[in-house]
Amino acid sequence: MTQVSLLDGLNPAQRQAVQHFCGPLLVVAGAGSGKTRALTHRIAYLVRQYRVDPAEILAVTFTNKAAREMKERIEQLFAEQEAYEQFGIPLAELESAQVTRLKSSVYQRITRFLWIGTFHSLFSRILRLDIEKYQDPKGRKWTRNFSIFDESDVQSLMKEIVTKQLNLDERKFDPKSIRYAISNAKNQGWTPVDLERHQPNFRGRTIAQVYEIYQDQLAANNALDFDDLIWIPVQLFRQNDQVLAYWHQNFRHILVDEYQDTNRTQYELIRLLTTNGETRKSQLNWQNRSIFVVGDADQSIYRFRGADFTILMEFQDSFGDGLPDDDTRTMVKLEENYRSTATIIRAANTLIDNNTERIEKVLKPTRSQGEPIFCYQADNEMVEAEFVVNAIKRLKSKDPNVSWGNFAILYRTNAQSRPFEEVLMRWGIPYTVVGGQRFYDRKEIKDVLAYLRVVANPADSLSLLRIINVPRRGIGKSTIDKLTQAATALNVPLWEILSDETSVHTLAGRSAKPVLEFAQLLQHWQQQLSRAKATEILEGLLRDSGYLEDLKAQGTEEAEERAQNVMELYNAARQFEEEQGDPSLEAFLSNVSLASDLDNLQEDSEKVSLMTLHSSKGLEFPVVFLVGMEQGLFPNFRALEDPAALEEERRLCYVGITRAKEKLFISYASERRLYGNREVAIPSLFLSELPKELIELDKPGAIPRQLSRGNTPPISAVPKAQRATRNSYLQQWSVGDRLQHPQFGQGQITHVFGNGERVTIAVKFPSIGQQKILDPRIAPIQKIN
DNA sequence: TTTGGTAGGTTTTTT
DNA sequence: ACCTACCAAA
Repeated sequence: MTQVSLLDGLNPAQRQAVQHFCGPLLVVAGAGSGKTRALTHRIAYLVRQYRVDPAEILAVTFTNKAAREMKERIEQLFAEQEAYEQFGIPLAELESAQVTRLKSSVYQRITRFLWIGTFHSLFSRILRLDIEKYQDPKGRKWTRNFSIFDESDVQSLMKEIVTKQLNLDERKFDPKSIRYAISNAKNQGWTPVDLERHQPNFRGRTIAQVYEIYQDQLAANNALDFDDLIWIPVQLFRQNDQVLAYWHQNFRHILVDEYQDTNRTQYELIRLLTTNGETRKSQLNWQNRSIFVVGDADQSIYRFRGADFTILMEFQDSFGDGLPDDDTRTMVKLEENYRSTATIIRAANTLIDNNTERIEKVLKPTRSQGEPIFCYQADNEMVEAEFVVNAIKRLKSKDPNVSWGNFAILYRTNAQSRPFEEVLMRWGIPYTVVGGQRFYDRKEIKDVLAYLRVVANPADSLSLLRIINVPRRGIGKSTIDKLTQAATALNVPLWEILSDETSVHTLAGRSAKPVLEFAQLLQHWQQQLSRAKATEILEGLLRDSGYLEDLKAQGTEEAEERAQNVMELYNAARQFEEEQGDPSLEAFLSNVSLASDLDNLQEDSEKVSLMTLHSSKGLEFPVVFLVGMEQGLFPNFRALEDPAALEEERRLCYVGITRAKEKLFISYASERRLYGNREVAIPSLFLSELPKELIELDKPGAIPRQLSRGNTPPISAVPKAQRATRNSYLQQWSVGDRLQHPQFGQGQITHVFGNGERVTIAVKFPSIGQQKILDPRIAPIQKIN
């Protein structure tokens, strides 16, 4: 009987990637070029052909959803192979009971052991095993039942530190921007000391100080933030050779998807694991070991959270042979696109060609021409929404095979979803909005999770304070204050005070009774922790705390909805228990903290999908509507005078276009509501960068040749003759020059990129404590002598 | 303690 | 236009 090969149906480049065994390999994979196929087939190939132990494979994906899909596809591949081996027929011809049995056997023997997940989920798993071996430079320690603080937890902690503890001026030291600076530091791999060194001024010192106190608070709560899940493993690996050596030995084959969106800290983590900390390239031993990364610099869209696609461009230097493209054996390019029509690919290629910082790569269409791209100019955002929904209805009624799930509406900002939702709702069309307010951000869900977190991690005082009087049990502010003050004075977690009967009696007086009852409730379930399943604990807490009862007693429609959400959380816990082997509360809590809205999206569902361009990465839809294509909205106004940011917006547009398989619609409004006022909108620069002959306009002249004046047009839209008169364009700029900017104040040039016409400069502005990349041709800057 | 009102911020994107 | 957080009044 013939055997299907894991290489069947792959093109030569894909085969090269799949057959790669040891050593480094960079796979430059354009949109829709079958990179997920390359990844999954390679993992299967490693196990089947090269006899690699599945437990020695670490594969990092960008979302939990991608991880889940990858696991499913690998399971499918193994099942297909084994169907031939065992029964001599294709998997599809087996009875469904046999298929189920085969797949579960594959799971038990193979896929169960693969380490596949996001950076955050994989390394939180590793921290649950090893964090007690870690101590930070200031002697802070955590235990394995640590909490993971979400963005709002962190935000309130930050505000507390800035306003209450340090008494800083909130206007000068906005907690949000400080939070951002600290997150950025962790993404760069900076300790507070490093941060101060990079920003040696008052602001830098202050932020470093907040950073230290913030870490104190996290440690006091036995909690970590998102960034710590990556940053702490790096520090642990650096300080403890044995721990590093253990994991280095364990993970002999490392694969990273979406490598263009890794940040410095993530890179360092991968580097440490791959090399065991060896920095001399000549000393690296690649025997039975590989690093395999897949990415596309043109789809790098997460710069704002520290992603740095130069890491991908430097892969050849970091791990590879560094030879030119034609000679290199450590790089392979997947350039054939199997997803979209030739028209869509040509549009995407033309657009992205306007970027300067790229790896040379052209998407080659394999499909036929297809239909032209349709561009619609609407009077305002409501008309735009009506156009989109009409088009969806028309296409659906024309072809009975088309389902609602074939359509996606993609926009730049979450706030843009509303008009589309209104119109879809009016017509009774089923839809899902991805992102926006997360399920787990709802108040009632956070309350219930706080109960669970305190049970798992009594030191989590933030969660404890959240629920101490929810539902109302007569523990007032003054009582809480007294208890907290005692805890602070003794430098112990609030729980230590609460769980000590004598202390409570002394401090709380008349309120002692409800406090003690509350403490007993938690204590009871803490004792069950190791024995009981997450669902049992959840059920018990909901009952004993009276939370659900209280909600139901309110009798309002809103409370009813909240109660339903709580039940939905319970269902999520049950589902988790069934799907994962681990029914423990800690496992469920980790999963919840790292879950995202996207993870629940069903691509084959009968619903129109609405989401941001960022969320759409990695997905594909037969019909895509790219809406709100207006200057200032997309590209976003914050990117208009920063060339590097503008290029990122263009990559985002490229991502959007390449989501479409069959048909692409683009639309914009000539007037749009913004913060409640009507504003006149100008068509996006990106519209003028698309090839005219591929676009069908709903009315002539819908795309103006030149953007109107008033708004600073990006440089490529400015006719050459005009450019010289604009600004200090002819001026020479060099490192060290000082300059003045109306918004950012005085600054000093730290880098000059490019030469001739295409020069950009990096300027450090001490007064805002940030570095900006500017285009001297358009930025309103003045040289200071 | 709870309610209600209003001022102020918000819209870039997210694991 | 909408939401949140904070403050004043009961």
